[in-house]
Amino acid sequence: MAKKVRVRFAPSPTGGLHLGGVRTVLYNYLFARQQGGDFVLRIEDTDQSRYVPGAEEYIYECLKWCGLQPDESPQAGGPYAPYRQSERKDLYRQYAEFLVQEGKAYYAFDRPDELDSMRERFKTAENPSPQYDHKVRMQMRNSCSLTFEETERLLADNVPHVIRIRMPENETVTFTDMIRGEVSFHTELVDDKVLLKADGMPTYHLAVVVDDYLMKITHAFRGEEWLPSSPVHVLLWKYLGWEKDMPQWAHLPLILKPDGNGKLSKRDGDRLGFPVFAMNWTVPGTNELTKGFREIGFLPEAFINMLAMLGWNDGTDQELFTLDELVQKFSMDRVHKGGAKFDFEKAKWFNHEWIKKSEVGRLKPEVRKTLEQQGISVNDDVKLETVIALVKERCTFIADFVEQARFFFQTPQQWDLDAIKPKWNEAKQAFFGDVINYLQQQTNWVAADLEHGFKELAAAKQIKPGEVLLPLRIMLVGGKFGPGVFDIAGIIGKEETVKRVSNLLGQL
RNA sequence: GCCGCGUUCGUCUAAGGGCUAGGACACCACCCUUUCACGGUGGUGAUACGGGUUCGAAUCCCGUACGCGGUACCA
Repeated sequence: MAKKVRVRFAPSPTGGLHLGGVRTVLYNYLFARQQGGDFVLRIEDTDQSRYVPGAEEYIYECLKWCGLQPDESPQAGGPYAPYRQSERKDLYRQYAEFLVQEGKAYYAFDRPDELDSMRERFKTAENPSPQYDHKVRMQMRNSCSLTFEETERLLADNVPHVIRIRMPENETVTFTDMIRGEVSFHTELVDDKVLLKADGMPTYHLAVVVDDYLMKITHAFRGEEWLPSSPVHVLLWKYLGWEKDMPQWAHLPLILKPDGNGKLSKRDGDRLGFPVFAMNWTVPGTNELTKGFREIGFLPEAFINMLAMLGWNDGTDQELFTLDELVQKFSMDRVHKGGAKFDFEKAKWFNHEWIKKSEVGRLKPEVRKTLEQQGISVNDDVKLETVIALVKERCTFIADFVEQARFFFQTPQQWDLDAIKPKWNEAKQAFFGDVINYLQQQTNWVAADLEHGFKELAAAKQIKPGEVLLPLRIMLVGGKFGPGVFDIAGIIGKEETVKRVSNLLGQL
């Protein structure tokens, strides 16, 4: 029987959740759901100096908003708890010690300043960043260069030390990446990575292997930036004796900045005027706020859809997918190898499409909330629904409903008079006087009838409808936008329509 | 520097030996609309370069260039 699929998203809680992070979550989630597997959230907080309060809660909130909730997590618990690496601290040391006994790792007592001076000493034009590897190993203070007795004494004296992997000098590590196929590395070019830090915490390298093993992870997806350290991980799986349980790796392509090249960063978003984080993120302490997709009015459906298409497609021309469709159709072998530049214009298009295709009921709570935040009170539920249905196709963001729907609920306070004043005359003034009379006589307030009557009246006065339609719009709406004027009149009602017309007529 | 990974319209991408290299975003034009959108039609626009293999190459192989990633007691 095949092993049950288990995947994990393993962020370190140091700040806002980046687009690329959400995409990694998404691919994990899609794969797990499709395979009937489990999706685990594991918090990789092994660097205590980078602890940021609130960052972990923020991640849960993001996943919740996106609808990508984990089956197991620090919050939800699960059979492999705890899911926070800081709470698993005591677990890791034994594995590192085991590797030392096996001769696959060693103690290193070098102080930070000694490491610096080593790097300084070996630095040349051809080798600008010397590594701690087999070439310098014997010149450093570690259990390879020191005698057994010396090492024992240092350990007994509690001299701060780390445990480093001892990279072999002449091997080739090869594995099959689900996206890239076979990749290989020469071990003599990889450094002796620290496995266990002086504070007793594991580094990512040790923790990811131990926890993936203990948590029975079958497929490990992560960003491409991890590819260069993958030989360390593969070797660790082997040295720990777990080779047959090693997950299948998939290194996802990066999301790049729209201009120039390089990984998309928060800075690029600030610079170019779009969000990079899923939700608003406030840096504790400085209170510096970074805008999120949620807050600028993205629908999670659109956000997810857009992210899914950044590096994957189903081979057809289809671009709009629901989460369920993605679960069905997603496949790792259709994931791109190359990085994708993020295009905010295209992201906006996805959101616009989703607003258009969403049911009124889906939009209603969010639209109501946004309108009310702007001081527009919405008491008539049916009217709100009618309005949403009428204007949603002209909204790219939820916030656009403010402009597009405001005049249905509030009398305009400002009018684009420049649009009508230059061509205004006595005849039009008189005509609108007649319009008011006409409107007041109506007992059956229906848009189509109003339009018909209005045009007949204009014809009777020898006025072309085009001459007076725009003025009417300005009177009702305030500006040159919105749905058909008579639809608007139909919705706001007789009293309000008459009021708006006569109100502005007095100002012309 | 070294190692690894990449490279099709400006952007996201399709086409995994046979095509006038397809779609979408953006842009432009026209139509619809006597507003703004939506919608419709059309247009500009790409296989990084050089060698092979082949009857035939965007597709396979080898170089070159360029880009990115990594080279931390960060993840």
